[in-house]
Amino acid sequence: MGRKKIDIKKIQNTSSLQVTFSKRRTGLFRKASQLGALCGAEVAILVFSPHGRPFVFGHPSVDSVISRLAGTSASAECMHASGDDEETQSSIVQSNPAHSGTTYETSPDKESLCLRLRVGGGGSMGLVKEETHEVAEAWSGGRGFWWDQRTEKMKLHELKQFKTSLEDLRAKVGMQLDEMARRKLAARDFLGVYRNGSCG
Amino acid sequence: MGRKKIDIKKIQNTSSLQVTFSKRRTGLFRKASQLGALCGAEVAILVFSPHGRPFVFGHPSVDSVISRLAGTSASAECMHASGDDEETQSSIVQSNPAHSGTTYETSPDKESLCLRLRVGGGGSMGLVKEETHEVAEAWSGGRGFWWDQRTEKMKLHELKQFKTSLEDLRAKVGMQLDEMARRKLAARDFLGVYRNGSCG
DNA sequence: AACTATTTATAAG
DNA sequence: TCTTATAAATAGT
Repeated sequence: MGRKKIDIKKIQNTSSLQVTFSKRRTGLFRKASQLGALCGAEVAILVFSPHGRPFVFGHPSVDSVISRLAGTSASAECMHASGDDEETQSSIVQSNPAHSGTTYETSPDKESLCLRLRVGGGGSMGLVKEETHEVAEAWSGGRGFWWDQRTEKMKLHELKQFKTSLEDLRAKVGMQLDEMARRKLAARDFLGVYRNGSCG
Repeated sequence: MGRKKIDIKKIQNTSSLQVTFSKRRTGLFRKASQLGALCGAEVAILVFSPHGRPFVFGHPSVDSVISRLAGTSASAECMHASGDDEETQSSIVQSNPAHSGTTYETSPDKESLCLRLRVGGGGSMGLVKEETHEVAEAWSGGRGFWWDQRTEKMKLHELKQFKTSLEDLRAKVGMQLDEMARRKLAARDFLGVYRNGSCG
């Protein structure tokens, strides 16, 4: 989008790379902000500049979004970046759509789940309106599992098979749980980030 | 950017909200991908749709970026989203980029720092060339239930949640089965096959 | 899911 | 940084 079309490959010229990074990072954050405002979505973006300098964006906050994701055992629809973009080597992995955690609006261990960002500067600078996400509970509202819809359509024998699988699985999970408890692997969970939180 | 200018506030119309979310999320990911390719930056994006469905983007991967950020003692330049964007209430917190080293050094538990996304990849779909997402091959192209293989790697709280979920689901399936059995019996089971709707 | 009229983003300067 | 010509994104259809 400029005087000339460019192809999406690593910019060699150092100074223009810096300029481009800066502009595009800004643009990215702006887009994210709009997505949040327009759709009530929650968004977190983490970026490392080519020089390794970290930038983050969060709506309503990076912590909250990460925590929320952490509390989600569901798979996310995931897009892995490949080398370039334009030609879209990028893969879009459609995963098993979220099984809505019946709960976990608030993570079980909010403290420890928080990604501890040192957002240096005194808190004063930012307005950080920290809007309450009205959006948030739609999800916990319990639409249930992604497969809920599917079970309705299952034939009897499919259902039975499914049920058997569930029971087996549950048993397996139960045993694993026991095992873990026994070995005290309990220590960290999912996101397992920094031990003491006080994020915020 | 369209037929009309819109102001950046929550879209009310449900269907257009969905469409917009979808388009803009795609756009956002595309931008992120370009930023990565163009500048060699590392980027991770986490999004929750208004409905609470998680989407993630990572270059080279969500895990790696989060881990890196976690290991960074440096403050990130942080942007918290405010309500809207356009008028930019958005605050940009310039933090002290200074000391980039010691504090959060290497995480206490590097393993657990990783956000373990269960990216049940559709296997074939993605090229995912940057890194091997160990997780990705779950859900094996469709046959067999995606979750069968995955539980070994789950963390404790995840497992617990999963177990709960399974129990809920099983209950539901059980009820469905009952219901079906009842109907079948009543209808004299025109396929005559499945007899035992024992849903205990 | 396609199509455009417009608005935005941004590559060069 | 600021400006501007142009490429991209996208709102409404």
